[in-house]
Amino acid sequence: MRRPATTAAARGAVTIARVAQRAGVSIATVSRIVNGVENKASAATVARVRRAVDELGYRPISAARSLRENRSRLVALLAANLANPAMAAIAAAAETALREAGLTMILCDTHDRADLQDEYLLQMRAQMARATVLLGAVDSPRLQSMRRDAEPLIFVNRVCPGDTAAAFVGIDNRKAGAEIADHLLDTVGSPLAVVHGALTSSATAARVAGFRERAAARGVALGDGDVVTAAGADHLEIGYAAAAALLDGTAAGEGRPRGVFCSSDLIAFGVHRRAREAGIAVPEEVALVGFDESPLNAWIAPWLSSVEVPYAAFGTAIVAAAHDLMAERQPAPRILPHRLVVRGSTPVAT
Amino acid sequence: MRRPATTAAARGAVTIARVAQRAGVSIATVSRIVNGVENKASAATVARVRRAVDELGYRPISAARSLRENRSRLVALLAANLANPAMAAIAAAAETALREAGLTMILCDTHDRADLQDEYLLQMRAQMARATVLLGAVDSPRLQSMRRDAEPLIFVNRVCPGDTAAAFVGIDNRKAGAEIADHLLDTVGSPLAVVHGALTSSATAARVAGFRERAAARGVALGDGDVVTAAGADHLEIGYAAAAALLDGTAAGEGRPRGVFCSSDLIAFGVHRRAREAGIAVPEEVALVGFDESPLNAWIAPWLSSVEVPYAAFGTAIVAAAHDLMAERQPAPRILPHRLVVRGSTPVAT
DNA sequence: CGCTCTTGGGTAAACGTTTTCCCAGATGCT
DNA sequence: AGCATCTGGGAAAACGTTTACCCAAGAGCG
Repeated sequence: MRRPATTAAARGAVTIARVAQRAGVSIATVSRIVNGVENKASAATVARVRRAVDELGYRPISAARSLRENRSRLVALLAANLANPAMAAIAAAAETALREAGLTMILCDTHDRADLQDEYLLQMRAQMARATVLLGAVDSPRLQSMRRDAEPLIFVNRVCPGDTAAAFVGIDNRKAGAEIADHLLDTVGSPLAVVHGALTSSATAARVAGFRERAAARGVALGDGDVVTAAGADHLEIGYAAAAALLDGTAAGEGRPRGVFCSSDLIAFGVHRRAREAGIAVPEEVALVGFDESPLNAWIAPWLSSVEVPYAAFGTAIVAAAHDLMAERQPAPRILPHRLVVRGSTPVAT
Repeated sequence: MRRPATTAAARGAVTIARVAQRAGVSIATVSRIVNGVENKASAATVARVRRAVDELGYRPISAARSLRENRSRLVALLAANLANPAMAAIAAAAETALREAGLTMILCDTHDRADLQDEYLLQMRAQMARATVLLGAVDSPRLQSMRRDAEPLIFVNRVCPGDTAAAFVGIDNRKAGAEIADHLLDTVGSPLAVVHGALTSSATAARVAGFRERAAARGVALGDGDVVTAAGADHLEIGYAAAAALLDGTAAGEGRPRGVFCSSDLIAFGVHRRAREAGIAVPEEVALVGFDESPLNAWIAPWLSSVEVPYAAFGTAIVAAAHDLMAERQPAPRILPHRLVVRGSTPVAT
């Protein structure tokens, strides 16, 4: 074959050759000007070429560019679960920041599955992605092999399994957990309990660990029966199911927790429903603290305290990490500030 | 220059040439086998090549492929507002369905701005995207020009401004509005009111129109004071602000609506907060109906009825529409079924 | 005036595919 | 046996860029 069924020029697409012809220069000159190479063209030529570019509406075909440069301007975002509003918020922030940096985002949902994550990682290599952002990474064979090959990977929220030197963007989850323990002990006292999601997430594990450590340090040790979870991927369901062990058939004063730390707002919503159905008043009888500070909380969950994570700032942090990686710099971990938002608190119980 | 600073082969990337060499055939044969061309290779050759592909972990570089074929396997999703959970849900569903069809999704947030949408449309042409999905399109110059050029565009939720022949995926919003009117009239009676978002969204406009038409047909005409909105992009704020005109300083029986249709769940959340602050019981004194049936409703908004939209089904519908377009078939509008989810309803007021 | 630098810009190779020809050998038919 | 047809597979062009070279003309300098 000499040419594809329908060539770009035939389809009306503008190529660099057309621009060069119209401006009366070679394609090399057009390319240099479009890419901002200095000192290779007179002011007059630059003006002429720019005019031709504008008139024709020329944009370099990215496939050709990628092929030549051996890397694309694509950045992949592999999210563990897009149904989670917090992840969606990070994805949105990342998209905006990447766009401003001249990069384009590919979005994938790994559903927290190792096989899907590997499939995506493979595909991103074929896309010659500049960097791959793992928003909630799960351990997988290819992940490890890509780390060994020093491929540009950025870990968000969860650290890289078994490799703390990898680029990371997130918050200090352990510290946040400790602060929640302090808050609950200062306001409602003990006993305390925890409802959490899968501990394969390093973020969740660190939150829970920080909480337990601080509580223990203040004399409130949490037994295994006080730290509960449930199977499943849906945090709402997990909260609802796991809360049964904590709330059902208990009465105030005899074992029922005064404060419950939920490792996400969605889990807190599930716990809340269980409490409502059991006739337990929130926050009067049981105080709840969530995580992520969903924008909805102020509107429909005035009983829920939560840790605000600066998701909007994740976008720029991710881009900064990507730049580190692209410049072969050792990327510093980027720990962003969080803040406990207290809502519907009741007087201190002494 | 003879070659880029770092070539793919040098970087360890596997090219078709390496596979061909290992299998002892030409690159043409490898290409044909990888692409499933029949009757051009003996069974033995096919097996040998497949083995080489597996051993080397070969994946065709998509940039090279796109360049040659003059179109990429990328599909762009231009969402009006990713902060909206409903849009995020559609994006997630689209990603899954596209992936299964061998396509990769680029996600962009237009923030409902015409200039950003145009910028993205331009960029997608440079990406040689197979199709561009507009999830909440806004009118813009380039959108019109691309429609004229018969570029593959798919409109989701909102129809194409000024062009009903364009490919569409969504629900029958007018009918849904009518059904909501029926439901409210059947359960709580009149007076009724509406709180809605920007009417530039054809979906919102159709919902409101359907509601008013049906209400009027049943003898309950809504005046302009009964159909309110507020400025801003955040539906929560809109609901809260607009509800003031409806609820503040009114008493039951004298003008205060018995039922309010909110054009989205988020708006309903805002209205609910206003009602709570005004000491009005929901749903006892005022019944609320939202739209989108957020998964959270069952958990934290047991007072809210809502229209369930089959977002998960949007993914496959979008892919089907894309196939129509790619085959140059006239795409049929794909109207998906919706369902009113009734929650916390009170006895009929006669 | 002869020499070296700079400035401005053109030529052409290479990136990794896909696919059109082209061709050698085997097979089928008269 | 002679011819046409089929089968399996290779050579090479083309997709649209970027950029290493090359080169001509002027500038600066002794």
